[in-house]
Amino acid sequence: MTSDVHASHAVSLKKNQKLVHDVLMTAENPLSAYSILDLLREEGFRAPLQVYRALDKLVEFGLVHKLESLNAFVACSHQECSHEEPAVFMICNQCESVRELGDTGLDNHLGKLAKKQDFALKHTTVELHGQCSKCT
Amino acid sequence: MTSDVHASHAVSLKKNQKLVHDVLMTAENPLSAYSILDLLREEGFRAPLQVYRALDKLVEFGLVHKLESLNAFVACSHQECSHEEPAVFMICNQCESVRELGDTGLDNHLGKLAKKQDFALKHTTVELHGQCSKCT
DNA sequence: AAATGAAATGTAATAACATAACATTTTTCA
DNA sequence: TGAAAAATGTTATGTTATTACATTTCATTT
Repeated sequence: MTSDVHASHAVSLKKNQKLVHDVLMTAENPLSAYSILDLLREEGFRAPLQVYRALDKLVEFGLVHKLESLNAFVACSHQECSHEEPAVFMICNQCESVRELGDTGLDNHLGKLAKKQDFALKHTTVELHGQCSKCT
Repeated sequence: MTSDVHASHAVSLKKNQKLVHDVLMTAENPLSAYSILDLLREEGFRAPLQVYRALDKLVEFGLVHKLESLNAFVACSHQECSHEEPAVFMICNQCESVRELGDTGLDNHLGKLAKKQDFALKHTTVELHGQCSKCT
């Protein structure tokens, strides 16, 4: 069993990772770790660590993103890609829906900004809060 | 006593707000609410709410920012300005130092992106993690 | 100055988010 | 097949944040 992380098709998930990923893929909105735990009690989950460990791996694989401003998690919406690109999240304060967008222009901009400051950029968190089109 | 919020010079802080703000102004790095609590026990602080309530106000005034990816707080580094502009935070994973930068180009970019998606943008969280110049 | 209402504060309890530590099982691969 | 690495199970604990309720401070109006 290979685990070609970041190669889209080739990540083979363990049991708990699969369960957590499935829950997030199915969910309409971001879920907290404890919500996931509750949703998976029927599947035998008993403790937060089972969720957090799976989430750690899924985030590492790029299959799940953590929304820092919500302490919640979403499945990556780029189904058939490498899950490598930084992203922007638009989070509706009203309906809690999240839209994930890639934006190479933004990535370039942030890259330049970091370079200008001699900052070795490793990870970007870009989360926009407001009201989505449906809610206005 | 006036409270011209967002008018740089004219915010007059209450006792607890002043204490919390002073601690953050003095600190080299971001502080968690509970670190602030510990630093203010000598001043009579006994409970987290005393810190969180002060922080809420200070954030509202634009004098303090919350770093969502750290669950920690920093004083706004724009001493003599309106504290209104969105900002980028560069956070060193090694020394935990934070540099706050204004970037109107970025703000424009994010504004356009939101507009394109019919998203009524209220607040932006942009936090860059990596290694600062001193640590490389 | 007394009355009023809004904002700020004090305190205890609890909720929500996350990790440490240790034992065991499963998977990988030489 | 046997050793090492990864994943899992479980308990306890650590960390971050809020609810609920009582009291005090402070600006304003009369």
